[in-house]
Amino acid sequence: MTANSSYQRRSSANRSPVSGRVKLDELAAHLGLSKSTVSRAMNGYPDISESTQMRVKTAARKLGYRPLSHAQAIRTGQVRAIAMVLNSDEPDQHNPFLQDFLAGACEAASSLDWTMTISTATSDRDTLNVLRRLVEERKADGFILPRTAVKDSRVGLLRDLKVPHILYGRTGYGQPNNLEETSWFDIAGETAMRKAVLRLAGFGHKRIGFVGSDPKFNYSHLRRDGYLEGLREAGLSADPALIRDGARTRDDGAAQAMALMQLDQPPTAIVFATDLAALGFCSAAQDQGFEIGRDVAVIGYDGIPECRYARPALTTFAVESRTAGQRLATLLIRQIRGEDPTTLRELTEATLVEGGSDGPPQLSPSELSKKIRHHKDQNRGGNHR
Amino acid sequence: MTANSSYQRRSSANRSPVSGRVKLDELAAHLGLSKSTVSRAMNGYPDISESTQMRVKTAARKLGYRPLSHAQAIRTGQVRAIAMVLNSDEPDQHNPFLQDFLAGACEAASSLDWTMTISTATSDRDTLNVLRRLVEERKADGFILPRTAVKDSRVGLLRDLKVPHILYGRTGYGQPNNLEETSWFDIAGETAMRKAVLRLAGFGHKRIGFVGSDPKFNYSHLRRDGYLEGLREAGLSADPALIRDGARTRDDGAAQAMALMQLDQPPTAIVFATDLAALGFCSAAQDQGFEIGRDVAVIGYDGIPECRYARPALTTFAVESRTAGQRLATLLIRQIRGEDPTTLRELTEATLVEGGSDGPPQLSPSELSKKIRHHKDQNRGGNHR
DNA sequence: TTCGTTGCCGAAACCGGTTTCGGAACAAAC
DNA sequence: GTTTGTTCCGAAACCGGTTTCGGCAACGAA
Repeated sequence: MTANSSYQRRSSANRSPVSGRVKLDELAAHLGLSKSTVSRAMNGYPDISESTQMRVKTAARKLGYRPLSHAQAIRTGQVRAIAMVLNSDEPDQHNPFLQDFLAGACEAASSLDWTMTISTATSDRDTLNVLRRLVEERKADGFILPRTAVKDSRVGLLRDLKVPHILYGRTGYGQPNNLEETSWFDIAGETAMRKAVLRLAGFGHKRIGFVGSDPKFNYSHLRRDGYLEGLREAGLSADPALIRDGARTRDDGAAQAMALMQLDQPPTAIVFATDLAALGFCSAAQDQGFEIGRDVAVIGYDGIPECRYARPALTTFAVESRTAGQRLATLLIRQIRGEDPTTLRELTEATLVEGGSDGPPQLSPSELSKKIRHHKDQNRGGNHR
Repeated sequence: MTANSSYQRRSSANRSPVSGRVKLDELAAHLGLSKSTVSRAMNGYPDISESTQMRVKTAARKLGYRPLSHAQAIRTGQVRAIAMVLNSDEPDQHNPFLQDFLAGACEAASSLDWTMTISTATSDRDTLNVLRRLVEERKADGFILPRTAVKDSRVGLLRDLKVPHILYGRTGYGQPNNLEETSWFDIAGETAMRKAVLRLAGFGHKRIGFVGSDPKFNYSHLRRDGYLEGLREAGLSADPALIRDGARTRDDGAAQAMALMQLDQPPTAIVFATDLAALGFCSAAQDQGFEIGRDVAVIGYDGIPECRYARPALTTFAVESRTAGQRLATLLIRQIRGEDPTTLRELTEATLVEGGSDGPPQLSPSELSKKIRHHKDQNRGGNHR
């Protein structure tokens, strides 16, 4: 009464079985060869003569024969699909990238006749469950792991399950042995941060602040290191008071950077680990009467579309998400096909996009501090609450 | 020499075949039943006794048995997957929605044990090819078609192929017979536009402009109709000079709306079919010295995140993309399972999000026009070219 | 007692591919 | 003229499920 409901549904789903698809049988019959010979020819087995292989492949192309990947999968165990699990409870971080990223990944997958499947999870814990389920049900032969954490439990899980995977971003900051077996693709945020500092130092800035991102993510540490390295190369000393961390949203960015501006010796320039934080600061600072690019120089990182539409436009280092998706899918498929994971690593660089948010300092830190104090006295009547 | 490269690769891909997965055979052996009985019990066939069904299902749950969908697919022809083809050459339109939308769709699919696969195409024409290929290779049992056009060739293709599909948005504006057979989910943008006009009329606005979107898309016409209906209900006459079309980007929006502002009798409020166009206008207008919300009231549609961060925040009608994805996936799966497509239709509404971009008019159209002319004379020295 | 029914289940075919195994044909070596 | 070894292909098993078909028991009616 209740249990056979699925049967009832199924019975009514009678859809056209009259597909014009060419099957392996038919291709074989057309060629006067056996099914097995044609199959091995299509897959390039060396015990089929060169000439026969050619004949089969051209006939297949002409008749439009394409094997059903799920029919192959039942024997080979491979479904020719890669998957990615998105964490849907994240704040709007990699949001704008997603479309481009997927476009790149799909493009690469399709061109090799693979499929891209996606899933979502509601938490880090749930992500592991979803991954386990996808592996269990053989829904994918490998996984792209976005947004790598310093200590990333997804890596351990998939390593134990012996399932191919590739990281978008490095992991294991501090314990490099962790990274030994995995393959990854990343963009050298640390280099960008270094260049940002050198650019600002070149403008004449002496006190340059840094607002980092969530230390849970690996890139956060790398970008801070890049900032420090930039200071060193510029011959500037690193002042711990100028370094703030954990800005994962716009509001965080505004709060952290505004705190820097309250210092006795405020920075005349601030480098942000993410555009979102930088934009948050720009809005808040403008509300307080700061002129971005003159009173304080700002450089971001990511290259989200809003940078171009902010005023002044945000100087940032743009990441090519499409390329990232394309490379990650390509490397992952190569790994699934048997290449050594440790050789499948790539590091590229972000490209500077100049906006109006940075430039030479107009005021010294002391003058800036005085201006800030002046503003503060003016703006607050007596709203202490 | 060249042809057997794929074989070489394959030979090195020897991965763990020692999966702990429980197979149908094993479940049957464990129960002392035959493979076929267990299979039919799992699928709720009525020729298996109620008690046996229960016994099989609880044992399956306990042993963690889950059928391989691709093994089922080879016989049933259904892969338990739905797909969506994104057009990657679109401007940054539905960008911010994608993450939420996918989260909703994946959530619905996963909960029914289905998979969501995505592909991208580089043009409308390419989209058709990709769809054809996915159908041909049975990569999905049905499709979600986003961003419906007035005349949408995807619908015709899938109808002819007899492949289930559901539209995100209606289609066939003007020839309603087109819609007869398809199922869809949509958000009533026309209602939102109508409410926007009534809201502005309630503030006291008499001249309300409209900047529409690309007429290629169906929603564009519906939203314009909603605007007109709103005017009618408010007892205002529609002035064709106040209606502009085809704004698909920020810059378009700015250009179209600024053109309205140059009229002898400019509008004191403008309704935009998309947030992007509205935001473009806000920036441009502010550059020209307009005060958004006072000199001119602005209302958008979509509810993209940037609305909240613009200043003033944009009053807009927000679309719940997550729900949209969730409903679309659910309805599509129900259709694949045999329900009548024409009964699978849903229309929901966008919700008003109040910002500071609208309010009562401060100036009459004539006064506004004078102010504009004044600004123009001031700003332009003699840059005619 | 015999003859349909009916309820429930097992044997075997089947889906569309892949892979194993063995054998025919032919050339080279003895 | 055998023997040995290659080269190339076909027959059949196989992957993990689904579905068809028929058989056996139990039961009611003739």
